[in-house]
Amino acid sequence: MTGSAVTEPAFFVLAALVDAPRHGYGIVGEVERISAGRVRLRVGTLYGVLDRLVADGLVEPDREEVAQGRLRRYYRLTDDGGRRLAEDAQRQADNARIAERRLRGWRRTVTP
Amino acid sequence: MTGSAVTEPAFFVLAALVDAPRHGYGIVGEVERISAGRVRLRVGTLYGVLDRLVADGLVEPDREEVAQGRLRRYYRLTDDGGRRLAEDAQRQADNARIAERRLRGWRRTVTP
DNA sequence: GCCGGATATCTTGGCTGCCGATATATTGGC
DNA sequence: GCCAATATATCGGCAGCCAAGATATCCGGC
Repeated sequence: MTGSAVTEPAFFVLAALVDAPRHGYGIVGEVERISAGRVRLRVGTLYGVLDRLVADGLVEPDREEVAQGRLRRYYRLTDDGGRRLAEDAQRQADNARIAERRLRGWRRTVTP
Repeated sequence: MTGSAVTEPAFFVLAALVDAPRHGYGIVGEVERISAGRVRLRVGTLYGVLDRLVADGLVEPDREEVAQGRLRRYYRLTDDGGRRLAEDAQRQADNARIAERRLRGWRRTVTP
């Protein structure tokens, strides 16, 4: 548990970059795909998240290319980024397990 | 999936109130206990979180009592609060599962 | 008798971070 | 010609976390 927790948008950016480098707009689509439409990254969020992840060494610039006359700036996951994602997945799994166990047999308690 | 996601401190406040009403300071201790020391609620965080949860109807004031000359203000989980906690546990479990599946067989991809 | 630590409440100010809005530019369909 | 989709980026408002400090009581040690 070396680093602090990553926010949910950042978590999904890391997850989107696991299998291949992607450019900003491609990340947005991949996040929506892997979350089954539940998480929609906003563009106003994306670039701030990317800058922070690069500054933290969790993601790094990959390459730039021009496709259909549009610039694409690709990013790739670093080793640290992969480790951080794994740590954070573990953290969230732990949180879920804690809440689920407590909720088992839950009934409302009201002081009379 | 009716409501929006709850933050991690708020998530643990809800989890701490599942089995019994608790007062602020007691919540801090219970959160640290159930998270095995991983999550330490700061007092500066706690009261803002409680106010928001009450405003959202996820938690409500229970009773006040004086123990050893110190005022204790108790809070209890509402039905909505219990449901929200369950939803959020599910959300985090989903997130963890998504990341874990993608990380299985992970290898670093670097564009040459 | 006094002092410090634990218990208990709450406020304030700063910083981080999300997101709606906006700007700019190109391609392709109608 | 116009609008939607693709693609980048910035800005300002607002939410929320947390360190710090204020206030007060009880208890144990000296």
